[in-house]
Amino acid sequence: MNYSRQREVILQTLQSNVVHPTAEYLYAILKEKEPNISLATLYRNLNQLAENDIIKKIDGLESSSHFDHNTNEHYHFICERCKKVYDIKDDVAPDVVKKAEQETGFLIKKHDIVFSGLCSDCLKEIKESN
Amino acid sequence: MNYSRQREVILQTLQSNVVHPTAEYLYAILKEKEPNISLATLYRNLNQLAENDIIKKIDGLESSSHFDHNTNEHYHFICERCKKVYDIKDDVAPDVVKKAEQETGFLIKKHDIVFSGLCSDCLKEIKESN
DNA sequence: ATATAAAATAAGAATTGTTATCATTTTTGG
DNA sequence: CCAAAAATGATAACAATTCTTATTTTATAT
Repeated sequence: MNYSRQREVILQTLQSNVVHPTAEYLYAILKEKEPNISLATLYRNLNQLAENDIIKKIDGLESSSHFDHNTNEHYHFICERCKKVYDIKDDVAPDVVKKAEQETGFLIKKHDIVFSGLCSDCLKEIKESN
Repeated sequence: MNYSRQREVILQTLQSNVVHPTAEYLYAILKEKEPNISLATLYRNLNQLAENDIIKKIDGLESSSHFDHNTNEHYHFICERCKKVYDIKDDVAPDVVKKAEQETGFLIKKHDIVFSGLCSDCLKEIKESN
């Protein structure tokens, strides 16, 4: 990753400013310091910074929604290699809603935990190919 | 919600078939049973079914990504009324990764919990306006 | 310093996933 | 069986993001 003034400005804006902005919101602020900056540059850099763990991208970890006929409480794992979605039992995070409500005073109506990484099938295949 | 053959087929396909499909994937399968079905009908019904808690929609709970300079472990809450994003401390789900890895045998590299509902400010405003 | 290869840029076109519009058809309750 | 409400298919519109391309900037090795 080479240096660029634009990336510097993006990072500074993100670090010094509002928390959790969307790209659109950031773009509006950035325009003041860097009037010629392109939206593509912003997206390119945000993704790059996130890949290098300098910032964090908050999303569902995937572009399109998935639909699930199992309405019982459970969570999800998306394999970064085969893209399959697996169910994760909800006992991995007991009382998570109650705890979050107590800490914040918010009313929580929904929540989901999305894990990602490598599923056992892919782990196996990777091991075998080495 | 009135009956419709198309909705019936959508629900059956979702319930009998693959878990966690995307709309795109579902559409391809549906075309066989219901060749004239429209993509709009599919989306309309998926959202309707999800609203009535007959199926579940798995996504980041929001359309656009947010970016965060705080790379420490923490979770997020999105207020459905004011759309603000708040941090939630990670102690609401202790050892969640370790537990999920033990249950599944997967390698988990990332995870996030996204809560949604009403933040304290909005709860207050709602109460005051009544 | 200078040439050069690699990386980054701006601008806008293109793509993707999803929702809105609207004229037509289907469902339902009296 | 009829009117009102709901649902449909086709397609336009939309929002968020990524791709393309020609140009500029940065790092590197002389």
